[in-house]
Amino acid sequence: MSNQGIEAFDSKVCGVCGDIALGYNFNAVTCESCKAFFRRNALKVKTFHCPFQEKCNLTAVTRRFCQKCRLEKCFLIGMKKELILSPEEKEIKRRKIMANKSVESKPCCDLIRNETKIDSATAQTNFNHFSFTYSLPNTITSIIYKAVELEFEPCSVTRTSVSNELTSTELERLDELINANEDFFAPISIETLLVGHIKDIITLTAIAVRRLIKMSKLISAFKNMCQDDQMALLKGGCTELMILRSVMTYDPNKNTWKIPYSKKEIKDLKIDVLKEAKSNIYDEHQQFLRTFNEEWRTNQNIMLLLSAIILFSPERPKIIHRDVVKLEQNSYYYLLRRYLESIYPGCKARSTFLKLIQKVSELHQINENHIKFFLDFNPHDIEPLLIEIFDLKMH
Amino acid sequence: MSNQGIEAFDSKVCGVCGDIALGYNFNAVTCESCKAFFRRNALKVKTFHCPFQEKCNLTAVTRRFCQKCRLEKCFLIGMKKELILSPEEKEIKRRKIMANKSVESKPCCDLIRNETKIDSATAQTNFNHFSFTYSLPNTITSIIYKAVELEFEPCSVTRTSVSNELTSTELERLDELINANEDFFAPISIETLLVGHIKDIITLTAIAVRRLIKMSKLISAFKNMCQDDQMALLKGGCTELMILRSVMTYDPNKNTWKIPYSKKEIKDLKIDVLKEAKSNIYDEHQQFLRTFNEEWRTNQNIMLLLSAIILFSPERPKIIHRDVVKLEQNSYYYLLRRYLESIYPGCKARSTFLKLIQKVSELHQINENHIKFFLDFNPHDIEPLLIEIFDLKMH
DNA sequence: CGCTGTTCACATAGTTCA
DNA sequence: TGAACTATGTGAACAGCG
Ligand SMILES: [Zn+2]
Ligand SMILES: [Zn+2]
Ligand SMILES: [Zn+2]
Ligand SMILES: [Zn+2]
Repeated sequence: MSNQGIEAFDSKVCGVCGDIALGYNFNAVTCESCKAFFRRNALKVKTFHCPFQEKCNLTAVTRRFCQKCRLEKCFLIGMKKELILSPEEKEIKRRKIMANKSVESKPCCDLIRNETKIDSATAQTNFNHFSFTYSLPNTITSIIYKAVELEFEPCSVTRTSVSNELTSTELERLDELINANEDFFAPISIETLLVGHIKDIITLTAIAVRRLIKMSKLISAFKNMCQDDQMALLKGGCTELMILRSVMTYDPNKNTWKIPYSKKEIKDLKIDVLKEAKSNIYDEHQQFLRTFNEEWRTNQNIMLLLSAIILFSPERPKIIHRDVVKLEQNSYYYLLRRYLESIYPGCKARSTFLKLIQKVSELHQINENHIKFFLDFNPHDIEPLLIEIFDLKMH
Repeated sequence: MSNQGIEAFDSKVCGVCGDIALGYNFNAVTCESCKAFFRRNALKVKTFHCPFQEKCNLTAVTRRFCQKCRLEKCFLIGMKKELILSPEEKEIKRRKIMANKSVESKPCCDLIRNETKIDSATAQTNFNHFSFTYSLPNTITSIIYKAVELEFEPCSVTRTSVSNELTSTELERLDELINANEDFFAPISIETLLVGHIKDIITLTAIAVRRLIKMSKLISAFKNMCQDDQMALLKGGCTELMILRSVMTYDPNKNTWKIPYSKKEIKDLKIDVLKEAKSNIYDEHQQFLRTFNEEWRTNQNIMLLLSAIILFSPERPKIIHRDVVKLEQNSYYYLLRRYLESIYPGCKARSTFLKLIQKVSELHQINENHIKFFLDFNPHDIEPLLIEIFDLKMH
């Protein structure tokens, strides 16, 4: 690809695949190939299938391997198929061009040109009388234009005050998350004792999972789902949600997690405990933590929206109403985008949104390995709840 | 052919002053100067006065003598001030350009580029497992994005969804539709005679269109729109509305439409008559009919709400107050969602909502790609009817 | 032969300056 | 005011790949 331009342009990167972008295409910054791809496929009725798990990471190299995920990402970053010209519009455009062409080929007839000269001559006669008629709106057209203007005025006034503030509907939705989250970070001391060992992870996970379920049930979109789907979402999303949570309490200086041990005391849990695991999850996890921008980590709203996005992942196994889950997830993606626009200037909002999407994608990747983490333990050491959630009963 | 040449030449002449034109500007073929003139003056509130009799002959020479007549003519030949970028839009555009400029000068931060490189490496590992997960249909995916927008876009009614029961205001709105619809399915025998031929479609369409217009005028939201928009909505929507209507009377067993011929007698019209049409409109239409779930087809409330949604389509050509139309449409979308929630459990309501939106979209596609093209059903055909109903005097 | 990605043509916005 | 200009974002078309 034309990737050699190492002097990467922050705002000139394709939102889909990361290749070099020239500008906006169908309402999002994309490379030329993704533009063509979108034009060719966005309107197709045929459904693509992902050869993997519907979470392909898209790059200039990998983009062509999975049409499903590519198209999905196109929509996710805001490409709009309405901006693709319909056959009808194309036809109109084609005719216009043809008309132009045929004109240029014929250096012909100044018939009309002559006419205009005549017009200008007759017009001169108009100048003979110089009366000042008051311009009453007597033609139908002027009545219409006036009516239009009158009706448009108040409309456009309210329109111009388009700020990026969240609307009440949007705020409501965000507040719901904040409320649901309220006692997620309550002290845990009563419930348990940490020993600075990898088993702490299991202990903490158990607590967190319990709180997570409680929290989910406070989200109306979740509560309205059928029982089967609720269970499937929790099972499928648990690990990822835990990892995301761990980002929130991560202390990059000490390389520890801050655990609210009691009301006063905050205890540090070294993330080194992950090294004890047999599978190699330490590096991956730490990489994820370290690359998680401080600015995002510490913004509760962002983290909550990400949590919701991850909770409502339609690609989890055994989901029945995938369309509904995806709808909810997209609502939260939309909210995230809107929230970012409300706190950052347009340009930064957009790039942050793209980076956060990227983070969600990375999280999906990590999940694969982490899920095996618990398999290394003796089932007797693990609470029944975790066994149920993580489907560990196979041993 | 030579005719075209002249027409083509015509198209290179400014519609306002007859000067040489380069192409379309603000929706009409004009010269550069009229383009600039329009941009500068079309949005001004101040009214110009004609120094003559408001019938100035505009030429390349005289055009600058009378702003009043020049602007008038601009509108007359179809120039649209909506196409002038608002200050806000200009600002956005300016920013985009600035961003581009600054990017080219600064060979900065290859942060994202680096990340994507890592990604492409990890993505490779994905190829190890090759499972085939179930994918959502392509069509639904893009519908979901639309649904999200619908959820957060403003609408003309207040959204207070405490319970799933419809509020009294919502019920009122629905009742209005039911009342307006009342005599849509009245017998038609007095008016005409069916011959079992494709001409029947045309006959029936004429009757239906007339009723449709009557019905529309009973909807207060419609009545309150300006007359231009009323006409534009009907012109643009009647085909789709007719097709939707045909769904209501479709009999899937006999593959016929039930036509209320007289009070007692219901006559079947085989939909095979469509085969006589030029193109694959038969297949398209039948496909649409067959995939229209029985449960929705037979629910009058759903069908009426869909009708309203289709009627208030802001993307019709020549709409002036698109915002207003959109607002009304959103309200009906919202009402549909609320209605579904009142009759179905959460998951099913949401899912049905999506599928209905999809139907609306399909209908639009059928109209765009097939009817307009192949059947040559020119919306102008209903012009006489519209004029009759609106009692417009055209001169 | 269908999908991909590059390169090009074109229409039509705004901008600038005499 | 208007001629000359730039910028943006559409589609078309072609060449290469599998
Ligand atoms: Zn791309
Ligand atoms: Zn994929
Ligand atoms: Zn002109
Ligand atoms: Zn005049």
